[in-house]
Amino acid sequence: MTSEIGAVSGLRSSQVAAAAGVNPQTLRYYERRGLLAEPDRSLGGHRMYPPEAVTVLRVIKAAQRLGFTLDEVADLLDTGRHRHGRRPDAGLRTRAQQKLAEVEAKIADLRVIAGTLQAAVDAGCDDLVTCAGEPCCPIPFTAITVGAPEPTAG
Amino acid sequence: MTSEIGAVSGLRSSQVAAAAGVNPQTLRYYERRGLLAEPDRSLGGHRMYPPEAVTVLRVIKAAQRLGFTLDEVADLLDTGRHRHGRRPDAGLRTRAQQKLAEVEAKIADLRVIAGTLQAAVDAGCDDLVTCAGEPCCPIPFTAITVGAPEPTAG
DNA sequence: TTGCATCCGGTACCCAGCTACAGGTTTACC
DNA sequence: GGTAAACCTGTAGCTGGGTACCGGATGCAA
Repeated sequence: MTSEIGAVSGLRSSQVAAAAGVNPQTLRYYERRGLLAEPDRSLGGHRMYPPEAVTVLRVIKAAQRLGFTLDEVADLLDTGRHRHGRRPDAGLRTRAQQKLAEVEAKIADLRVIAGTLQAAVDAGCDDLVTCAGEPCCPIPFTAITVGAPEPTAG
Repeated sequence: MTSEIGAVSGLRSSQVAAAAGVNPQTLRYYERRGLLAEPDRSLGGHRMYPPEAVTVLRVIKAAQRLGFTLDEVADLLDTGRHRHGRRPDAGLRTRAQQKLAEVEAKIADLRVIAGTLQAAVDAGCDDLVTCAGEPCCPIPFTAITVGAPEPTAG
């Protein structure tokens, strides 16, 4: 009996995945991670998605592209869903400002790295161990405690 | 009998690790990865490092800081060790130039991201899903196929 | 010679973000 | 009704760079 077509039907997972440009498995993964609401099921247990699911997926991908982790995206989506009683620092605006600061810090760090690489190229360094023994090499070998490079947007 | 102190002894792993600012376990890990030569052993099988091991560790950390992966660092160290019969594109100079291009590409990508975040902040966006429905939002929701962000340096 | 810190090898686990596989249903179309 | 594709759940694997734990052996000083 499929007389309730209009009520039960919707997009199948592969359709949603294709429309959003992701792997079908990713849908289940996002569902587990709390990013994608659990959709209705067909009588046989297959997921039937509303068209909005495609939008949500695109939103997730866009936010990821901006450097937000999946946990952060989940938080942003959550905050958007029940906006009443929200903390003032949970909105996209504030989060985007924080993320912007992170990204700019990352850019600054990479600029230092690019500068060092350029200096090494200019100095004609061609061997790391040799360079480490010569004080003229611009590469900083002195116990740097590898500080900054926590992946920010990547 | 410890009369052969000068011949057998050397730095113990924890000493080398402390001197280079890394975890002692990391030494074994680097040895497995081919970054650190297998040191001599004491009669009981404990690793006894020459002082140069500290230099090598510092070199590894410096190269990592410049964005090279451990595989790339291993390659650079290898090339440095047997310089005869080397390919012309394997030296530090060439690799540094390539890495510099990668880092600059990453910086360019992050600048695009920073620009988008700034635009979103300026536009006063405060909810992702709402924004996705409004054409005035500067966030690119249209199926971006998340291209660039492969971790380059960090 | 006792006692404790350190080291040994091997293995398992961590982070993030997926992706794949196995073995069994369900759906869709002819 | 038959068949093939898509789906289901659960679990395991991948990348990169380590870190942690285990039971047992060693090193070193008192």
